[in-house]
Amino acid sequence: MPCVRWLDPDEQRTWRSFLTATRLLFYQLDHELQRDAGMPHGYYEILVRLSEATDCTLRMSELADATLSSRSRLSHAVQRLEESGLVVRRSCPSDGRGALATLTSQGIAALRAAAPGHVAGVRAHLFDQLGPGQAMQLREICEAIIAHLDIRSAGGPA
Amino acid sequence: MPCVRWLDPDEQRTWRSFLTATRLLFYQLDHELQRDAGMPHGYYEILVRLSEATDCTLRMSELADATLSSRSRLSHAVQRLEESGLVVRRSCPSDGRGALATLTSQGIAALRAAAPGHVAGVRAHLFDQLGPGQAMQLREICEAIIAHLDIRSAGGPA
DNA sequence: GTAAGGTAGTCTAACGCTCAACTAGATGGA
DNA sequence: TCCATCTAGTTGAGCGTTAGACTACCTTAC
Repeated sequence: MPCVRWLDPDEQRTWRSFLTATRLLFYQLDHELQRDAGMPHGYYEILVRLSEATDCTLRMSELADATLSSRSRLSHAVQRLEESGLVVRRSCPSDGRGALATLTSQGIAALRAAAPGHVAGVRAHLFDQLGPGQAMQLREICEAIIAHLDIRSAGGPA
Repeated sequence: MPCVRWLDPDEQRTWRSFLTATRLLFYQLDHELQRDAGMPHGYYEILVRLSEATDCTLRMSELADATLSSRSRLSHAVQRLEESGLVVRRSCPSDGRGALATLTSQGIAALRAAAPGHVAGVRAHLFDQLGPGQAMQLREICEAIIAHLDIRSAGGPA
C-alpha cells in the first residue's frame, strides 16, 4: 500500500489542497466562460491582452509572452479567433517576419460581453472566499513562485 | 485601450500573479515528469491514488473522484495506462456495471521511479520558495476555495 | 416479472495543446 | 556579396481532454 515515499504530512496536505483548489477554480471559471461566452479561458486572455494594448494591437511574440503561451499555441489560437472574426492578423511593416494581431470591433464586443460575468466569477469563487489579508498573502506566495520559476525558464515556455 | 472594466488594481495584480504562478508551476512540474517518467501529471496522479488504495485497486468511479477527473477522461487515461502495462482493468465482482483498476508491478515500479524526482520538484519549485508560515497560509486559502466550490459542483466535475 | 429510471463505464468526434519540422525574413561576418 | 546563423511565425501530426451519445447493469415500484 505505501508504495512510495512522499512529502511530509503537512506538505502533502497543502500540496493536495493546492492541486484541488486550482483545479476546481479553473475548471469552474473555464466552464462559466465557455457557457457564457463560448470560448475557453486561454482565448479570453488573448482578447484581454489585445484590449490593453495601444490600438488593440500586438506583435504575435509579445502576445505569446503576455499570455505565457508557446508561439505555436498562440498561432493556433489566433487562427481560431480570426476565423471567428474576433481578431485580424496582418504582417508587420517594420519587420517582414513579424505579424501583428488586432482586436476587431467584434472582438471588443465579445470581450465586453464576456468580461463582467468572468470578473464576477473570479470574485465569487476566489476573492469573496478569502478573509482579510489572505488576498495579499496569496499574492506574495504567487510572486515568490514566479520569482523562482521565471528565471529558470527565462521568459516562459518556449 | 481600456475596452473593459476589470478587477480593482490590487485584485487584478493578485489574480494575474495567481494565473502566472500556477501556470509556470504546473508547466514546470509537468515537463519534468514528462521528461523523467514519460507521463503527464494527470497520469502520475492516477498511479499515486491507486498506490494508496488497498491492494492497489480502486473502482473507476472512486478513482475518478479521487483525481477530480470526469469519467470519460479517466476511462481514456486508464486505457492508455493499460496499454503501457502500468494498470489492469477487470470487471467488479459485486457490481456488474463496475470496473476495477489495479496497479501492476510494472506500474508500481514506474511510480517508484518517478516519485522521488517529482517530489523534489514540488519542494524545489514550491515549498522551498515559501517563507515560514506561507505554506500554512496557502493551505488555508486553498481550503477556503475548495469549501466554496466543492458544494456547488457536489463531488467535482461531471 | 417487468417497465422506468438511475448509475457505471465506454466510445466517438471535436477541440486545444505540444512538439518538431518548416518557411521566410533579418543579421553578422568574411 | 554571399553564406551561415538567428529569429518570427506557421504548419501538421499526435496526444489528452471534453461533451455527449451509447451500452450494460442495477434498483425501485407497480
